[in-house]
Amino acid sequence: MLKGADDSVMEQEDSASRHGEMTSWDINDIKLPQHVSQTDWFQEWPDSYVKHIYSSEDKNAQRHHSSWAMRNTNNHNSRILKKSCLGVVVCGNNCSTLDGRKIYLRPAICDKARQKQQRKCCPNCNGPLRLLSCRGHGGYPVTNFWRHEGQFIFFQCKGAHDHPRPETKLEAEARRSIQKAKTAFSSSSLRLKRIQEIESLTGAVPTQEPLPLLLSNPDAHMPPANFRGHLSKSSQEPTLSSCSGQPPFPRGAGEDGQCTHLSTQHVLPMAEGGHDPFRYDVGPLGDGSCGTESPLAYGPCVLPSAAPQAGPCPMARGARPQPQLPLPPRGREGHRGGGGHQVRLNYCNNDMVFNLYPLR
DNA sequence: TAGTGCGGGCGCC
DNA sequence: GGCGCCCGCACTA
Repeated sequence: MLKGADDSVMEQEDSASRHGEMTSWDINDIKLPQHVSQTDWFQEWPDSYVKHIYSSEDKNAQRHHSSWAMRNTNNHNSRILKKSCLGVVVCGNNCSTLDGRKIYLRPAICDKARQKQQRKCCPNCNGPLRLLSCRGHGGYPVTNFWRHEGQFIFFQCKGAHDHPRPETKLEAEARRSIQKAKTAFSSSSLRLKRIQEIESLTGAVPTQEPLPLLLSNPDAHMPPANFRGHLSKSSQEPTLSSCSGQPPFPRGAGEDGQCTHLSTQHVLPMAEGGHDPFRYDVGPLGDGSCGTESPLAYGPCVLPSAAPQAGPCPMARGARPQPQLPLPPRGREGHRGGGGHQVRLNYCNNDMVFNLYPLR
């Protein structure tokens, strides 16, 4: 995570003092380190009690980004921005896809949007969704702190996430876009069917209800070709699920995202039976979403294998030119990943961006 | 419509 | 006082 132009000798000489300068501070300190020889690469999935010092030029740091679903928390300190983790949205049926992947959706940050989200159904089995609250900080959500000081942005994480990683923001946006497109397609199909029925009964074509443009432009309601090309399964059909104790629902009834399961509940992660909250390697979204499933249910990144650290990180782009191959070890804390993972992350990033930008 | 940041206010310890 | 949390508001994309 460290970056800089220091040579190895300098690094050895400075390592002790640098370690001190990088870790001996607390976000609440009156005075933070003024002389930072090296800043950190932006960390997409900060976890545990880590600290980072980013450059004030880092766009991701400027925006206080995180792939965890973090909401703003008022700490009554305008100098320190505090955010708390919202956890992850899981399927109430604890459903799995055919290849054993779990549903880990990204909680909406906005309260109203989150309430609305919880009334919706599992994109995989149409079952109810449950918000798995984060309790990784003494029973409270993990908190992230951001503080801008001069040319540096100090970041501190307090608590270790005790739940799977949700899909990234970009993945969530992509999934919503595709869901929206699919809904539009379905409604258009219903309208066309109605029109055809009326026509067959009356012999007349209703003029008050013109055919939507979507019908004349098949691509308008379909994901971009390159998007589809990266998905092994059709985006027009839901992925077969293997819900525990409940067969997969047909998607027709819940097409608009609403379902009959309104009793969305908060559950403690450790009380969640049936799946390991730390199964990052199997989570369709928490694992970096490098699956091959329907984009309705999962993120669009399709790398065959993703390390836990390797979530699609659009944020990592743009902040500064990033080395591709090989990537030097960046992790001072060394949490969950190293350079190799970062390499795949970058490939994933590129893939994500190429796949997702056409949606916008 | 949703994400983000800010700030008031409340309750708990 | 510190902390967590809720709420509303404004701004932005």
